[in-house]
Amino acid sequence: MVSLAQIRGEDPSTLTAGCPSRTVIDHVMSKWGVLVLLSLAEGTRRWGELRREVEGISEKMLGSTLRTLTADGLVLRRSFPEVPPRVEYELTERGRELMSHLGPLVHWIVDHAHEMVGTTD
Amino acid sequence: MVSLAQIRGEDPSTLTAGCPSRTVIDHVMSKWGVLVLLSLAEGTRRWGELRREVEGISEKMLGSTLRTLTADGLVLRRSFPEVPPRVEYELTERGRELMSHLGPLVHWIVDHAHEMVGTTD
DNA sequence: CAGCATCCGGGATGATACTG
DNA sequence: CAGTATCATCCCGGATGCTG
Repeated sequence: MVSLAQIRGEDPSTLTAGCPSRTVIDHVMSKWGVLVLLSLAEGTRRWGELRREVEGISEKMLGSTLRTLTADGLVLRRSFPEVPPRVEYELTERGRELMSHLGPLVHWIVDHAHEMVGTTD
Repeated sequence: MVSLAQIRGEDPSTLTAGCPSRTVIDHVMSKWGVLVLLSLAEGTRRWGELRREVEGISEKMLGSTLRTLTADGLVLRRSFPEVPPRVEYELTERGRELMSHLGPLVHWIVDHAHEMVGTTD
């Protein structure tokens, strides 16, 4: 079991207010971040594909999410000088490493979601 | 690598809009949910201890978060009929199972957060 | 096709005060 | 100590329209 104290280790300021890790956690575990990363874990995706696969996301949030994850070095954006324009997104090496942890977590949640009745609030 | 298609498996509606798993994901991976769960992974905690350990959380959000996680069956609330009142929170068996996945993820993020420059947005 | 700019409403969140 | 109630605020995120 990995606990807060273990994660903090020698640096007690880890995960306190203003700590950078909190920011990254917010990016990665955000409402749309998880789903976009999950979709990209499957392979390279174009803008339109993501838009369709991540059901319910708006263009604004897709753009915002992709920019954040790209800036974090988890996603690579590759644009081709063609007409019509084509842009592809894929996970970076670091992104794939992240997904090796995030994937199983989401998988577990999906498997057990139906037993969790607390959908209020 | 666990991808969206793999998670969806035989049920294509998994993780689409309105799917219960999205709700649970939002609870578990919420800004404060992660930190509260992480603190409880260390052991039983009282209200005041959580308030101090999860730095920056307001009483309102602590209460709301604990109620949600309790309703999801991840946290157990135990109150003692004493004066002054004492209430203890701890992970349920399901909660500990969840943390076996969530813990390593957060651990990895903390270890790599300093390399992720994109703190904008 | 791939995206950005702008507006704006509502739920999420914080601050404060109060109760058992 | 362990909360709840109320109010003010903020910013997330949806809708729309436009550009390269």
